[in-house]
Formats: sequence, C-alpha cells, structure tokens
Amino acid sequence: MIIVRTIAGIVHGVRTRPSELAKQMTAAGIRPTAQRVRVLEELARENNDATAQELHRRMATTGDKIGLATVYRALAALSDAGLVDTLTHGHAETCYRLCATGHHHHHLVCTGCHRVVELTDCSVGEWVAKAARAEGFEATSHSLEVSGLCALCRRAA
Amino acid sequence: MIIVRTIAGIVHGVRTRPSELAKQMTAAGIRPTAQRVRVLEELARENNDATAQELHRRMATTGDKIGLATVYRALAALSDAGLVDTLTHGHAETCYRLCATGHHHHHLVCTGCHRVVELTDCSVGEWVAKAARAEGFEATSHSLEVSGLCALCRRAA
DNA sequence: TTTAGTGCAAAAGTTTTGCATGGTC
DNA sequence: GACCATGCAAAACTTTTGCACTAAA
Repeated sequence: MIIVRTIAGIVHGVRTRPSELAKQMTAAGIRPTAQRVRVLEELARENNDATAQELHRRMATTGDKIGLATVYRALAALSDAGLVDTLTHGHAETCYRLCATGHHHHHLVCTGCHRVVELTDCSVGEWVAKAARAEGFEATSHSLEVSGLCALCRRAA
Repeated sequence: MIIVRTIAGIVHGVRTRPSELAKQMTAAGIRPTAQRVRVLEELARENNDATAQELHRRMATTGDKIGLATVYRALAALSDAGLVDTLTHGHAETCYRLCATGHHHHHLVCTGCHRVVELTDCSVGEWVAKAARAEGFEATSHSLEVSGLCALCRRAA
C-alpha cells in the first residue's frame, strides 16, 4: 500500500491511528464515538472516494458490526463538521472523500480509473464572482468538478 | 407569464409550439413522439429546472395521462440527445433544464428562490486544462455550479 | 444523569426494469 | 412487418426515520 499524500496530518492509503482521528473530531466539535472513528478510519484507507454503502460493506467484511444507518449518520455528521467532502460524479449516489485539506479546493476525476486528485489554489473565484455580479447575483460558493484521463489511463488507451 | 430569454429559438416561460420542439427532436436524431414533445413542452414552461417527479405531477394535474416511467425515459433520451441539461444542486435528486443554448455553459443558482441563470462565455477552461495537466491529466470536461443570492432575494434579506 | 449515538427494522422516496400492448417508419 | 416507445406494476436501490437501548460527557 502506498502513501499518496500527507497534508494536514491525514494520510490516504494507510490505516491512520484512531486516536488522531478522534482528536480531529473533538477539535471539529463532534463526539468521537467508536463508530465514527471506524468510519473515518475506513475512509482514510480509501485513496479516492467511496459511497456509504461501499464503506458499510467493507466494514462488514472485515468483521466490524456497524449499522448502515449509523454509517449514513456518521458521514452526515463528519460532513457537517467539515471533516469529509461529498461529491457526486454526475450520478445521484453521494460519494464521500477524506480530503487532505479543509480549505476550498476542487476535484479532478479520472474517467478511466476513478482516481481523484485535489486541485488546490483554485483561481476561478474571480471569474465566478464577476460573472455572477453581471447577472445581479452575489456569489456565495461554487463547486467545480473536472473530468479527464490520467497519465496511466491515457497510456493504456 | 414573462418571456425570460429567447436564444436559439427556445423560449422559457411560455408554451412553445409543439411542432418546433418536434423539429428539434428530429434534428437531434430522436423520434418526436407525443409524450416526448409533451415533456419538452412542459419543461419549456419552466423558467428554472424541474425533477422528473415534478414534471409528471404537473402533467397529471393538467389532465395529461403519461406514465412516470415514460417521463424518466423521455428525459433520459432528451438528455442523451443534448436537448436538456441535467444538474444536481448538491442533492441526490436529478434536475432537468431546457437550456437556451446547446453550447458549453454553467449555471448560477439562487439559494433563495432557486432561480437558474445560464453563464455563457465560460472562461475557466484554460485554468482547468492547466491545473489538470499539472497533475498529469488530460482534462476532457468540467462542470461548474455557482450558488449565490439574486438581487431580489438580497433585498428581501 | 443527562444527553447524544446506535441498532434494527420499517418506511419513504427516486429511479429502473419486464413485459404485453400500441404507434411509428 | 420491424422496430421502437408506452403503460403499468413490480422491483431495485439509496437514504431516512421511529424507537428502545446503550454509551459518552
């Protein structure tokens, strides 16, 4: 298993120590219950993103007993607390992702292998604000999702 | 009822003549059946966007008998043909919209009144391409949704 | 001990599918 | 006549909720 990136103390692709995750939850203002830690831990093992159903299935096969409703509730709480991102790749199903940074960023998704990369230093804010103002709007937020082919998938094709 | 905009022959907010819609469908390569025309017509009366369920409900109350599955299938066909846009405002439910232009554009949504405005002349393509390339990706598409408050809702608040 | 989270099962809701029937080319 | 679209109902799925119970502050 490969460490993908280590920003802000969150490591993708490895089993992060539960105590650290618990600390983050407390800092974010939510109770670090065993189940929430388990969900966040499972999400930390995922390099890209996963649905609630997928996470639940994985935890079930590794022997952990946790209710599906609890997984949904945990993800909602973690999402509200800003610890995980939600993204929908056009489809209806919600995907969750443990992002390396809590700051504003966007996602770049490979249509071949579904790999997700975070794009920091978003520089579309200016255009968004200006375009909105031209329509009489005051822009409050924006979400951008970029699809493409990563280098590996391009080579394979 | 007010005409909002009239680009590319599509008029929001008024009952567009069915024959024109039928012509557009034929041009787009799908069969202009009565139900599809009816769905597109209903979507043309909508200034913003609507879900499949909403459209079906409206058609039912105006006395039109059309199956819910048919509405879903019609919208899927129209969407594939590029005649309607799909957008999800973060939520899971898919919203459909008859856009004024078939060209690349983005949506500006008012969080107060759910009004949708199209942002043409997207100028984020350059940044997207460059940012993707920096990660080894070849960007193929991107979708941007901007949330904000329109002038009226700002005044009301 | 008071509050908040969990598990289970049921419910709610959206979307899809199978299949017989009807329309369109 | 061949093919495609429709209607209806059932099914598949995701997500939410009620409620009794348990764990955490």
